[in-house]
Amino acid sequence: MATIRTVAEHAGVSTATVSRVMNTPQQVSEGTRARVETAMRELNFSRNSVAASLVTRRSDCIGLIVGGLSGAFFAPLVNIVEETVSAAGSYLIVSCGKDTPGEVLAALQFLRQRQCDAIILFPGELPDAALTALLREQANVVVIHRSVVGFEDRCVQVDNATGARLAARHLIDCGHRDIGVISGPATNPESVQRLAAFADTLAGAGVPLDPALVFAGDFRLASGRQGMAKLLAGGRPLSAVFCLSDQMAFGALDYCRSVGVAVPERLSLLGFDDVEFAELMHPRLTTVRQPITLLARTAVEIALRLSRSGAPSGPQALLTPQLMLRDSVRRLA
Amino acid sequence: MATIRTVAEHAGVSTATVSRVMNTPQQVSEGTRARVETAMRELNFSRNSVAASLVTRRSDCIGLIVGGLSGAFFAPLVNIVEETVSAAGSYLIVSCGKDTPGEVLAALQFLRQRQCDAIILFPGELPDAALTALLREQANVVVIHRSVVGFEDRCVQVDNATGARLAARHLIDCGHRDIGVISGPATNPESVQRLAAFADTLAGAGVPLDPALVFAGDFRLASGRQGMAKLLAGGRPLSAVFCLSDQMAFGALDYCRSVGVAVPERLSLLGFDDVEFAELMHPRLTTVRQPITLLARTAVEIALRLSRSGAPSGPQALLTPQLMLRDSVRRLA
DNA sequence: CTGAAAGCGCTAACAG
DNA sequence: CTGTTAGCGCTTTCAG
Repeated sequence: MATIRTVAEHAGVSTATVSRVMNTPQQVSEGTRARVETAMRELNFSRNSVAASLVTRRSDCIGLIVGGLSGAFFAPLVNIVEETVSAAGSYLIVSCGKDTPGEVLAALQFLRQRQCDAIILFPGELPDAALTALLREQANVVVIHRSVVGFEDRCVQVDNATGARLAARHLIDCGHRDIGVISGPATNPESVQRLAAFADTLAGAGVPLDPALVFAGDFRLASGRQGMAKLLAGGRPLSAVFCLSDQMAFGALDYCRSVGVAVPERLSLLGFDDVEFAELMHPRLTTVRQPITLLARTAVEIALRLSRSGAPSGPQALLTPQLMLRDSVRRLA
Repeated sequence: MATIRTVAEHAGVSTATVSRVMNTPQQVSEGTRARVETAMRELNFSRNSVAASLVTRRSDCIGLIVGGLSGAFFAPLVNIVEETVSAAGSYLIVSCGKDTPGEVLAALQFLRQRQCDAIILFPGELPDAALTALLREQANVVVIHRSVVGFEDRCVQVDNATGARLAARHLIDCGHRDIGVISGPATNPESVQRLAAFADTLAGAGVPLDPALVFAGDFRLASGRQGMAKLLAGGRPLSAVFCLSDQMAFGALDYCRSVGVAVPERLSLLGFDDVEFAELMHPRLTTVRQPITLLARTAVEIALRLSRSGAPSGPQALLTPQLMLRDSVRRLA
């Protein structure tokens, strides 16, 4: 394998010059540069970025840690992050499938050890306390989809409470009174926020949420099926179900279909996320849209800024969700 | 930032010993090891893997290059690859969104420069010639979803021809004669293989494929919509359409719904991939299943073997697809 | 079992 | 514009 030394000898220059040709070509005379470039080509030289990183302490890499990619939510997120990062001339290293706190921490360490310039973290179930500690000791981490007190300038989040309120109000407005929820895990702050705001709004409208009609899922498809089965089996009156992720709404819908419960005629369904497939379902899923693109872009911008100047400096990012009215919620007579 | 030198001084040992504690703890006496570990903890030491990679020329990283993650096909692939890699104690670096040959090549270079132990490549539109050259000069690359002559031991592929034949035969068996296709790009070898085998089988059954009923999409949702619009607008009799990806089938289905063409009553639809959502659609999509899990696992195994011993040595992997009979194809009277 | 010493391939002052 | 010279932080013989 050719190194810059071989190239330097071949071109009759010093290694410093070869390095300059790669990093600051303006500082090298045209003739020398040409000679060096020829030598590189002839020797089939490929720079060793690892060695470069060792001295510069930069890697031009942004790390991204996310949970299971299986759902329809993460894939576009990763995609947009990648696009944004590479438009800025950096590269993205993604660690996916990191769901448990242990895995997240391990991934974090891995990326740090690899000298990632900044890390974007989707914290999953990682408790707020751990997150706070982390943000305090590592300046180049930005958190996506959660807000940590005291570190708001390094967090990008969708306003979960507003989203949930939108959902609650819509169901109320449509005349629903017997309302169930398929939530996320009780340990998940997103889920907790949404559920609280949803219950609040309902209570405010004089329709307190029956705890027996709340099923804790895990945001994934299968738990939507389970949740719906449970709610339906409960025997209580039920005219609408709010699912805290589209993925679970799909599962719920599928279960309804399998047991012959017509949506929205007999049961209304409301999702959260607005993933691509929401619009392709039949009926098209009414859902609370998270601005995923904006979320991803903002996170990358903060990360990039962090990696360059060390300061986040962005405006505090609390993005506003939006209710997408489609066909899965029925207005009661 | 603490380095092994700081740790060594703190623990009163040499740097070599600190290194041994991390890499070959059996070679260090228990007492020394304990002292070193304490020092590490006290100094909040975090090893610099970049420096280690520089000397070992290994990184414990497997690279993965895939195209747009937007579809439902790549996400699970990436997920399974990640699981398999991390079960083997290595890490995964994914470069996604690499669609054009230029991007793929750049990603390849990036990963190589970062000393990835092996690279799994989804070649997308990269022509066979470029791929052959690549495999020849880089011993640690494995190709997923394509077979390159002379390098079969480093390729994992689904048998496209068999899959397409299954599809063709099923449509014929169901009495279809007016058959259209929404294919991938003409430059995409997967697409070409499937299309050829499909047309062959049809011709063999006395139902030659009308070239006017073939629309070249790009495997993505939107092109499925476009393709269906085009085919329907053509005015020729049409009772079934074979889509070379589920994603395009979803687009086609959505278009049909938007213009009131009932599937499968008036038009049958057949997909390729069997992504998770195929079963959630209404009607549930009949499709040719690619064994994605097996595909991913096999690729990782070869990659791992390559990175350890340098030899692929696996059996040649040509995986068999399977027809999933569901509700989107109708048997004609 | 432990230490000394020689790099891995590259960059970054500092001179010239 | 170009070369010299120190390392970056870690691993790895080779002795002891």
